[in-house]
Amino acid sequence: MYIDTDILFTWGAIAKRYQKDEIIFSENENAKFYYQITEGNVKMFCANDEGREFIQGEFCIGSSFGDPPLIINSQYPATAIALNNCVILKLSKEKFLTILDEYTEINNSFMFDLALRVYKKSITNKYIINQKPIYRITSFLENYKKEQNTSHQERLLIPHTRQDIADFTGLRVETVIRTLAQMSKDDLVAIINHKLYY
Amino acid sequence: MYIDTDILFTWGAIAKRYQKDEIIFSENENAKFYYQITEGNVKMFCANDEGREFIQGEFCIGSSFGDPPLIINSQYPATAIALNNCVILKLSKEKFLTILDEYTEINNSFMFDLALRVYKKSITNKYIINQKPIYRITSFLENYKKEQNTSHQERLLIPHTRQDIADFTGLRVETVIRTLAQMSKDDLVAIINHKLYY
DNA sequence: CGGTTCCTTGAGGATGATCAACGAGGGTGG
DNA sequence: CCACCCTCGTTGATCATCCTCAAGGAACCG
Repeated sequence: MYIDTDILFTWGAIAKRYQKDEIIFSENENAKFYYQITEGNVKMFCANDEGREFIQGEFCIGSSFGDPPLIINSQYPATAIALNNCVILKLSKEKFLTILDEYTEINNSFMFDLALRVYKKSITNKYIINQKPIYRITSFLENYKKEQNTSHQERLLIPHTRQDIADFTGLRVETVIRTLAQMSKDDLVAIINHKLYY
Repeated sequence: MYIDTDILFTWGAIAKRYQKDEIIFSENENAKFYYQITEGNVKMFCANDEGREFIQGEFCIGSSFGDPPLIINSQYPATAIALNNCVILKLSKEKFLTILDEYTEINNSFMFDLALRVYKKSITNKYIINQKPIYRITSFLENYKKEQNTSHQERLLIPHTRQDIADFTGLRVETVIRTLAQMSKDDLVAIINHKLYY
């Protein structure tokens, strides 16, 4: 989701800097602000009982995050931290809801965005829920590729560590490595100099 | 999601009967109608490569289903079939989108509904991704319980077969049975006469 | 260089899936 | 009312595979 920054500022948004690794909001905290990235990258994740991390999503410049709880007036289902030095626009929940009321365009594109997310999660679930590691990883890669609107001519560099992929898919690092090695043999991915291409 | 039936009829909705096991729409089909249940139950599921079934959701009287693809103008991610004899209101996509434009109230509640679904899937994912069957099953039970707004005084009968639970959680029937047996010992669920309570 | 962080490999163990039977309950028709 | 069938639940044995633990190597950066 993206809202024109002029509009955000008009309604009183503030740009705030976050250091690398700084927490933007925490799991179970009440949702009070609309956040939109001007600079940097943000990761949303939850830690489970065994201290293991599950990545809900990563967001980059121009994209908002943590909006659903604003709409349903609830807590954040995950923690958001800055992956590097970030500049993030913050707007109060009330103002954000007002914007949705005032601008039909924004309301529509927000609706579109939410519907898309439900849709994508349905697709992802299908592969993630059951299935062998290769399906989970492929689903992750496919999803990443779709988000970058590249020409599908060439293979795309995946800028994620093996650990990241493990945390996205709920697998262990070693399993990811071994599965990727096999996929490389089968020419489903390419691994050049330890870098992963899909 | 629920839209007042008077409004639906005013805009040209048609009530249609479906026999038990009849397919309402299929995976990968273009979304063309808004569907709202007047009578009966509907299951949405996808079949994976090995012919195994994964249940995306079950819906009952008063609830709509398959709406996100309408908004984003795409295909259905799953197949919908009637679990019993159903009466379902059908409204064309165009009319449905017009209703969203015309009625602010409905637009807002639809937005709420979508946000809630994203939120719930985030929560569910956190548990589902976790390997252990007990977490997956607990997540399913918790979710079911939340959907019924019962007083949390007593244990709730879960009207699903073991196979259903397996298809919801991506586990195998035998695993579900064994895990439930253990949970029963630990008093996390009750099993009386083969019936499951949570 | 020296320290991090990330990647890789191997061996062993835990656990969910698979396969094969059988049991239990509910409904139907004779 | 009983016999039958069909679906659902249950159990045990075996297998496959992912996780765990441990160790070491490669790349990157100050």
